[in-house]
Amino acid sequence: MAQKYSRQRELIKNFLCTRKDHPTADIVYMNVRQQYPNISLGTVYRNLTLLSDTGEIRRLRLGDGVDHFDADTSPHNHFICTRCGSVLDLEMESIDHILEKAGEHFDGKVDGHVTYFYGTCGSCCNKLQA
Amino acid sequence: MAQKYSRQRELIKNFLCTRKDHPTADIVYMNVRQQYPNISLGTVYRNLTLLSDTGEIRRLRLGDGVDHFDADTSPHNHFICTRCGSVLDLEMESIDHILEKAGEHFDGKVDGHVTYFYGTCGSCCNKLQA
DNA sequence: CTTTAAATTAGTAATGATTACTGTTTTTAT
DNA sequence: ATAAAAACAGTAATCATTACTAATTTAAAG
Repeated sequence: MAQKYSRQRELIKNFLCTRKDHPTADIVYMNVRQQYPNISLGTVYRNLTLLSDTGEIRRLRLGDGVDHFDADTSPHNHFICTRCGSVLDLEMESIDHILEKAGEHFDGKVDGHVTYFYGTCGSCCNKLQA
Repeated sequence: MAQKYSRQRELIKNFLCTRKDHPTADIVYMNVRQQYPNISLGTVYRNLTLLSDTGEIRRLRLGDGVDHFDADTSPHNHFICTRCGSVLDLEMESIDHILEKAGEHFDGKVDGHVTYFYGTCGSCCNKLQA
């Protein structure tokens, strides 16, 4: 058999499921360490990669130089606040029709796309008005 | 006056204008060094950042862990081949209407989006058939 | 044409996220 | 219970990028 049980992996996955803010490996490390104090950072990285590879979680590369992770693997888009850096889920209709547009004048096969939106989040908008 | 002339910056910009393949800082460094042998890598990075900041070039963060640079600052989208890693321009109609979709159910201000497409490029498609 | 302050440079050191390595421990099939 | 495969903790290595520093270059002003 390929994959064996590990308490560390279970805790990592569980922690990620409790969070909707797409934490980084370091955030995961700091939090899981409170339940399992001598887990190592390498173990966190290895398991996040492993869980991504099996499709149990999603790895988000948002261009900020740090990988974020999301336990919600359903198709959805993300928003990054340029003021506070927070990453939010976007409830919106599918934009997968852009795949066809991309393929129209292209000499190759378009399999998918990565899209993220940026701007000012609701919380930061409120702070600006106050 | 803020910015002064520099031969190094001119060469970096000129090199980038000759290329349509969105090179990385390292590629720029290796090439410009042939015209200006003792330019330093730090100078290349600093000037690429400077040119990006002034809007003369575009910095592309494609999630492959390395920044790519593009002298074509007109609005257009990119395609990354998952086989050979090459980055190509996509001739396609604007997809900026997705901004409105993103904003519809969102409690904040959506300013823009980053989108890139991936799949198999024409060249790799041909190699697969042969 | 000099002076001079600001900008830029080359070269190198530091940073920070991530991956690789190694000897030990845990899991699980037999 | 045994043993092979998987996973681990801890640490070292990697790699892109940024920061630092003393020296050089640019360009405005005298």
